[in-house]
Amino acid sequence: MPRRKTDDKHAAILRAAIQVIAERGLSAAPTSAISKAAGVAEGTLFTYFATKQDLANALYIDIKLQLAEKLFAREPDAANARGLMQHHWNRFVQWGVANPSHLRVLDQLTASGMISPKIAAEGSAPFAQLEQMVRAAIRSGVLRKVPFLLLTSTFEAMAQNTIRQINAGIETPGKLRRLGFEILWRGLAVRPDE
Amino acid sequence: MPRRKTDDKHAAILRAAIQVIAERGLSAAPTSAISKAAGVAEGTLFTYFATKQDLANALYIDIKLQLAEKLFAREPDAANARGLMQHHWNRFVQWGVANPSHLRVLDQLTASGMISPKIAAEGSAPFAQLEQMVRAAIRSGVLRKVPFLLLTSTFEAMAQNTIRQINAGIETPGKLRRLGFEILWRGLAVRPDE
Amino acid sequence: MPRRKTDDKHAAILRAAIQVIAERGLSAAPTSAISKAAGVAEGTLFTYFATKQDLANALYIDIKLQLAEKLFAREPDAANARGLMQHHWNRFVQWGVANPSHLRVLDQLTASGMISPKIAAEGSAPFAQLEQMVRAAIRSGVLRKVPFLLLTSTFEAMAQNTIRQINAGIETPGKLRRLGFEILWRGLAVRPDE
Amino acid sequence: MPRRKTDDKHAAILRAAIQVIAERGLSAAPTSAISKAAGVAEGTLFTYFATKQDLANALYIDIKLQLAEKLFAREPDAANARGLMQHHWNRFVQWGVANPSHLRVLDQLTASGMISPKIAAEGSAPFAQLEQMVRAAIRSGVLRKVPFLLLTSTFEAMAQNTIRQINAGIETPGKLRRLGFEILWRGLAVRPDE
DNA sequence: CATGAATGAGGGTTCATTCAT
DNA sequence: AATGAATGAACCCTCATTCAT
Repeated sequence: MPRRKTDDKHAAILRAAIQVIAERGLSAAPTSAISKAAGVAEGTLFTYFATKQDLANALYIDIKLQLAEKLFAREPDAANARGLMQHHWNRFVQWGVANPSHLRVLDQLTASGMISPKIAAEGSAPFAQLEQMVRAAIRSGVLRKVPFLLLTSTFEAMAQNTIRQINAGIETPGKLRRLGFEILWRGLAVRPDE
Repeated sequence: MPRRKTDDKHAAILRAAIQVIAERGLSAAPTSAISKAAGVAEGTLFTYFATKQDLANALYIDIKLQLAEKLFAREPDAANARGLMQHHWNRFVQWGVANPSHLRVLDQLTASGMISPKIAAEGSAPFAQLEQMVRAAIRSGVLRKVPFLLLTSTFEAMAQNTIRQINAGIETPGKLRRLGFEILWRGLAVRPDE
Repeated sequence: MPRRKTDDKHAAILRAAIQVIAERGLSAAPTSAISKAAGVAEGTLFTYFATKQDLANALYIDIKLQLAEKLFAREPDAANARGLMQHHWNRFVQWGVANPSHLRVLDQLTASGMISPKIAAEGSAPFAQLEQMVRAAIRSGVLRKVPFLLLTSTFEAMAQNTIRQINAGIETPGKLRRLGFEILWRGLAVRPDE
Repeated sequence: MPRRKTDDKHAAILRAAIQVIAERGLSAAPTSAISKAAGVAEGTLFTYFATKQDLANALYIDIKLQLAEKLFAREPDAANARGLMQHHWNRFVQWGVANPSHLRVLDQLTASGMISPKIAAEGSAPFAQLEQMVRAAIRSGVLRKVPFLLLTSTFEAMAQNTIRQINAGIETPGKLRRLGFEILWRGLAVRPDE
């Protein structure tokens, strides 16, 4: 599908939405403010997103995609499970620290109840390869036999928490990132010390 | 002597607020709906809470207090650190599972940006004794030497995640609760297996 | 009619009303603010004045009465018409300058449309002796033969304007008061220079 | 090209505001009633006037401008100071009698305290040429040497009073208009009879 | 398609008045 | 009589959405 010239506006609106929502909160982010920040007329927003809901959903997917892109941008050096996991952990945390707005908006959207389960599932799709990796690690006995969803959600919850602590500035980013992963790995690996 | 302000109505409004906000989301929860659910006139809400913000803040404190009460209701049997921590972990998770609305509202409030740091701090106060316990465990070498705030926030993040997974119904509540704690403890304890 | 103890509150409310209305404007002066300023409970106000309207009317009458009292407090020295008129002019202007709140409230009440013609008439009653004086002066050929109401309203309009100019501080109070009267007298007297 | 803001609607809202405020009083004139009277949706009023205050200010300026227009519409026949002054007096009074609503609204606005000094000054600007005329007459010795502001405010106060008396119907409009001016001229002129 | 004025339902809050105590 | 909590109608203003240009 070829990109049209107007995809510029589509993207501009999404970008503006992130900025405005991060600054003011989802419910205090009128579509008028978003369109203005995007350099677009108020009505134009609605030719790209029929509804504020639709915009919210698109934004959710968009941010998740951006995260996935960063996560899988480079091939990891390491071949063993721990190295792989740490690689993605680092990417995740680095992305979150570099894009606090995105994470904040993701929080807002998740908490808002505007994101339907269907959209939420769609947002998880790009992480399929990460899931494969985890499943393989469980099968091969490197990770503990824990319900799959508990495991992945723990990864995400701890990564997000680590990012929050880094942004709160309680310690060096690098140290927190390393410590966070250590906690996670010790919690999940069968033989953490190997 | 006039009609006196009753704890009755104060509590009824808070209860109604939790219900309505949990159902519809904070920003989609008009004060009119809250007062109606509380069985109170629209204006009455504002004799108890001058502002929707004030209501939000009060709600935040209230829920935190309820949680703290459950957490510290009974003296834990165990004397060792692991037992103590598990005791409180269990209480936390049980409370979250029993009161999904409360947790959802807490999320909403936290994400909304309506909660000032001052109120947030006030909401943490009742957990002081938990903090003491954690600090002692670190000092005595039972828990790993990890920045205090990273540790406590990890506890909270993992507990909340565990509650979410239980509510999603992916596994038996008891099993998830036990597994969740195991992951946490392995991650944080110096010698997890003892 | 003997004054009751409760007349204290009646008067306190009127006094408070003047203060609050002068400060904030009639429509921005809630009865709650007035009762508070009067040191009285909100409901109490309504045992003395059944309605905000009633309070407004009572206030109108009250201020007019206060003005009349000042106007006729002392017997004028002068015996001729000019001296008499000037005496009352001076009293009027001095009262207005000393009580800017009262005049401002009178303006507000008059402009508000809350004052019925009946009440307005009642407010004019205390000035009957002034009217007699004016009628006599017309009959005796000292004042020009001008419709009575035009004459008295001119007196009032010019006095109020003079007060306003004094309060605006464009010139010495004494000078403005004298000049104002001179303009009035020259305008109304048959032989101004005698 | 979108719908453009029309002078049409702008004017319609101002006209409606005058009508509604004159009838019910400023504070009892809801914006909803004004927009309805203007044949416009409630929200539309706020695309033309961001605030009720702004509407009030605009209304003040608008009425003052209308008055100024009438005042200076035709060149006066007379060349001498008295003729000039009488010409403008007549115009003022005629306008006031023909537009009782406008005057009433002006009163309301002035008394309301919503009109900032800045706006008040702006409303006086169109009368600059009248001021020039008065200053010239003072310099040339036709009008008495009286503080300028006292003089102009007296003109206005007496004109408004005359209008009120005419509207009260105590005498023929023409007669009151002539008498009013006579009183004013005698009061202000150095040699009234020439 | 793009624009931004127009729309009107809805929201938080105020306030005169009532009424239980 | 005094109190002040309770009431609910109104009010000003916002904002997602529509539509004429």
